[in-house]
Amino acid sequence: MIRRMSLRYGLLGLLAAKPATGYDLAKLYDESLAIVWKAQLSQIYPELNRLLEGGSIRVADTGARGSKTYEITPQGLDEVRAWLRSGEPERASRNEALLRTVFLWLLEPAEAEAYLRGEAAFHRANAERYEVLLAGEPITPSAHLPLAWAVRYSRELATWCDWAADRAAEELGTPPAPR
Amino acid sequence: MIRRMSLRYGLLGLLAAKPATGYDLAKLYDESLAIVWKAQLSQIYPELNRLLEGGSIRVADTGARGSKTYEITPQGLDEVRAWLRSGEPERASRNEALLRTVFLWLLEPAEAEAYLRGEAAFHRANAERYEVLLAGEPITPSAHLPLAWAVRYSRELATWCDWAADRAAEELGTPPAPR
DNA sequence: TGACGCATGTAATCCGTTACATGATTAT
DNA sequence: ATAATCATGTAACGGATTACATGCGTCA
Repeated sequence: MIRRMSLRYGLLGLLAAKPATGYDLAKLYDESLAIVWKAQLSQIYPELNRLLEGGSIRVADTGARGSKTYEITPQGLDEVRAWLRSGEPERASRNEALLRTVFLWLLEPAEAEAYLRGEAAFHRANAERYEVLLAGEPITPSAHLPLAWAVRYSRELATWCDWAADRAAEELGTPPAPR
Repeated sequence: MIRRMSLRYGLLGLLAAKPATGYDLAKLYDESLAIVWKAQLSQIYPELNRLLEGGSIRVADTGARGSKTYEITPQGLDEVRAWLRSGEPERASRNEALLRTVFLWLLEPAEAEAYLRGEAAFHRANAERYEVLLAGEPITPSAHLPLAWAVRYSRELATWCDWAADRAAEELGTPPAPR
């Protein structure tokens, strides 16, 4: 029964493309997968051990500094595929930065505007980062798809932030103090 | 010290605009806030009780069926503002549906395409839903900002899904079976 | 009178984050 | 030498989901 466990299937999916160590996987998550999912090393290691115990992955090689290179097993591959085919995915994206914008009317207009300009700058920088990744080697044969989205998303979001910043400066009055 | 607790501040922020019951707040989350954050009733009720004990909100009114209408206190208002001003927000958005696209090469091209067409349809329907909300009463004076984003985001995402579906049908070959 | 929507909660579990803890190898 | 990077983990906690549990009010 597939619950959620996107980390589990993400790791398995990455290993389906190429054997890697836990540390490698963490870098992949941090660099290329951050737009869609993020993961800490401290979450990755225990999960890899669980996958190992369950027979979804195996140790392909051991190297310096006690490193272990994992590879996916046929069973593990079946599991990722089952996950990919398992009905409706969760589409909801939690985003604290955007949640804050719902309540920006509680700040001074200048503050609200500054917040949104900051967000615009962040996403513009992000767009460039993703463009570089898109130009490089994809981490899986289909990884360019979400990366293309990431570029588009970041650019659009930056544009929207600037638009919202303009609105914030104009529309939002000084917040009323209830009571 | 503000940790994360976006639910807490989200509830507080909503109450800053208008008194509401837990049930009302859940509906607001479900209808208008779902793009940026989602919350279950079972999470909302305990949180409201914690806010009440801490003096961030108070019971303004009690009604039929044991309903309690909460309103924000001056202290609670200070707390939302402090949250809004508290440094860098978390921008990472976890999205299982997009995560899956990284691994779509593991499916048959036709399956991958079908998945992406389904996502396109979902987001197109969502865009329309958000347009309706945008045309109606905003739940806070700045709630139209993220709603405008939601419309834009959903449309863009739907377009990207169709683009990706075209690519999936063309580019992705039959997946190799490792081992 | 029965279905639906309003209304509130608890318990168990799962998933993810933060802090802690350790040590080897490589580049400067 | 020493800093950065590679490399692996554990423990405690916090936040979110799912399942469970209950009951009133209103409308057809």
